[in-house]
Amino acid sequence: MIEFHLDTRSGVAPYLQIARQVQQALRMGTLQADDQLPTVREVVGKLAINPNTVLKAYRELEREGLVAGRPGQGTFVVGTPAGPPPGAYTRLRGGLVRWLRDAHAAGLDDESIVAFVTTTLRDSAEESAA
Amino acid sequence: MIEFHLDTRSGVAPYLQIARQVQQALRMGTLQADDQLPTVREVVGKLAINPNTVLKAYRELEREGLVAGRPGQGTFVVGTPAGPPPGAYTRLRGGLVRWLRDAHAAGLDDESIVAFVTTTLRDSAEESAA
DNA sequence: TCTATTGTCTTATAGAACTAAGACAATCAG
DNA sequence: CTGATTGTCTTAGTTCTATAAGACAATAGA
Repeated sequence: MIEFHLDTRSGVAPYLQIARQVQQALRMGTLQADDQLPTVREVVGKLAINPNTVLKAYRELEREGLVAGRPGQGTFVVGTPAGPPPGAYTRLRGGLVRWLRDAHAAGLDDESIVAFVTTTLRDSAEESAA
Repeated sequence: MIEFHLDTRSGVAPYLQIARQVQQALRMGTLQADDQLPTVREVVGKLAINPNTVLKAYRELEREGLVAGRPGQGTFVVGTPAGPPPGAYTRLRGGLVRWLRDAHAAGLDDESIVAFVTTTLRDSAEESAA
């Protein structure tokens, strides 16, 4: 069962964070067809947010055709988004973990790391465009 | 002169994106004391947003003691946030670029990459906590 | 001094997001 | 059938964010 995490400092709407964590779990293969998502009330209990916020996330995912709610049962995974090969992540993870350890050792906190990745991503995109 | 980029799909408020890009440039050493930020009107011209949005970002940075506005001149860097060694980033960049190339080759798009880094960051934090 | 540039401020409007509190219908276990 | 669980829906209100349009004071340069 997937567990959700909210980063209140990120500035991203909670319902978006939940939806994206599901999308990413689908891409990574952590979630597969027929897997069940936590019930709305379970999420509410763990994250201390409003049921409507969870509902909005699940409806968004339903709108994308990724999950389907079954009244009386819960919300289940329907399909997986078109994406990269399922096993790709396990191989990449090792290299990333090693680099993250390096970055931490250099004194970067998590926020700096994500920002650094984002800007480097943009920079290299501009490079290859030039 | 720093250039700002907005990601409308990120769900993060534009004023927060601008403020964070300045903070990160300060951490990386891209911006230093007495450097000038783009004028409010320059940013408005490039990003097609409201002056008040830029103003809000600059006020936030001013509140943090990072920059100061000088009427008639512009907004300038005052101090740098307590952070990691300035040269740390240049060394880390190489390894990151290599890993990003790998990730792209595996079929991951930018959004997946950032999500992957975020979750790996959280996972490894939980690991070391356990 | 005069003018253009710049930061700063005000007021009003609109939209998105989250919360609050409650209700209903479908499903499953007993 | 009955009760508990679950997804779904409604209405209302608050806060945050962004926009719009305009005005003022300080500064630098001609």
